[in-house]
Amino acid sequence: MVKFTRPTGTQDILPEEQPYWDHVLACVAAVARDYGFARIDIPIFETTEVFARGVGAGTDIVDKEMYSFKDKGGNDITLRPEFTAGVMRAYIENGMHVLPKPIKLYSTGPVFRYERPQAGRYRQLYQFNAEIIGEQNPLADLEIMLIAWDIYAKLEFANLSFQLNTTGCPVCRPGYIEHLRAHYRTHYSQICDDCKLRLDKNPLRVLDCKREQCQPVIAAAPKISDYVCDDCATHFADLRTYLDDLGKPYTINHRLVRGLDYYTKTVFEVWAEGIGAQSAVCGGGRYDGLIELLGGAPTPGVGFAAGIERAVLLLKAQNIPVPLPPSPPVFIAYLGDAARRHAVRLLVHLHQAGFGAQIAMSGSLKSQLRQADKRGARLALLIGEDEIAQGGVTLRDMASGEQESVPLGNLVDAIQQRLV
RNA sequence: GUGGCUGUGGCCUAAAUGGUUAAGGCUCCUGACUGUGACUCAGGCAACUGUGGGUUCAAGUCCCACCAGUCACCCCA
Repeated sequence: MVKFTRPTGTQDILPEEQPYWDHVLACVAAVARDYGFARIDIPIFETTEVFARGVGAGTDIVDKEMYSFKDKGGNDITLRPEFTAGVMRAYIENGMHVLPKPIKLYSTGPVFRYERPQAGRYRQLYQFNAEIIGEQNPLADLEIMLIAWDIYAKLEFANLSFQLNTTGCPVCRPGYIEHLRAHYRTHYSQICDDCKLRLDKNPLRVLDCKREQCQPVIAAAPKISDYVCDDCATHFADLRTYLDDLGKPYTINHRLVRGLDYYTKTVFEVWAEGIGAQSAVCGGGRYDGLIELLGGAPTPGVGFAAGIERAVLLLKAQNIPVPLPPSPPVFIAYLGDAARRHAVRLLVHLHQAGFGAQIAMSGSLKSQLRQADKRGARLALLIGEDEIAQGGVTLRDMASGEQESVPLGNLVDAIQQRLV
């Protein structure tokens, strides 16, 4: 027999892991609700072109990390590598521009990227994502940053910090890139081979090269914030003023750039300690050109995405307790075939009365009670010949071991009392 | 895609310089005078030692390849 294994970079989220996931998703939903974000769910796959145009040809995600294929109808399909492009497609397609602006949306679910897996990084990964569409005021940037922050605060993460930068816009970015290239050309012999390629393909990325030899060149490189146009500079200044007013700590990181083409003006990350090489737990920014690029009316937008695996990893690393789901409090055990039939009727009866209840499937009374214990039942109901003859059940308190006979008519009340 | 490290039952771990039927713990199941859990005790299920080659009289132990995991790079959440 062949042994089947999960594909590389995927994971089974086992029952014992679920409380962590539930906790993260519950916090996301709660904070999103408090900020007035409505949930939107979009397909897990889209026409490839949505991502090719939206995320941008030339980005690593599009060029080498997408799960793309032709379906049986010959359509070019891609498993979503991120949320934003698909959400904007949905915004346009469903005429959501008629909704009162700004439009605030959030999503959670799996996305897919063909990468080499490592800690907190998978090929099928889960993200939560929030977007504000139709507002160019930096207040929208602020609110996106705040909702991201508050989710992690609600999760009780320690050592959080904002990293902030501006990447300019189509008006001013090309000019900056020329200055950057000019700087690098004068130091061409000092930089690594990767950066030589990046300079050509995705020049902003040279700024976050981690190689030792490139650090002096990066340190001396022109800063984009010195080259942005008045519009971008004002936007950036206003955002910083908001953050200052709130006393929110942030670090201007001139080397912070994003790997996706659609970002304009604001880019930010939330950092946290404790998950190895990936210090960023969340990243996002403004994408004022994206909706137009995808065929909609020119509309500004700003958003962020965060990996749930990393959040779960951090919950564990910081030993943060998560709520455990309660197990059904009642367990029904029985002795003999006749009693089994009574037990089944009782099970249905208790479910209808709104109690969580489980029934033994087989085994001696001894092993049935063992099951009750293992499953965390607080009360066991015992049914045998004696109970049938008396028209009742024996109710056993698992913690104290006390037992009493209860007539069927009083059972619901008796259970109710015991569970208070 | 690149490099380092690792790979023994579901989980954790043991098998001296290569040498008899791969050992123990946890979990799970069963039982301890037969209608009763948790503790204890006894027993049981379960591994062709990641896969495939090679060296050797003999390999879980050595060599090679592949696969997987992990750490870092790349990239990103």
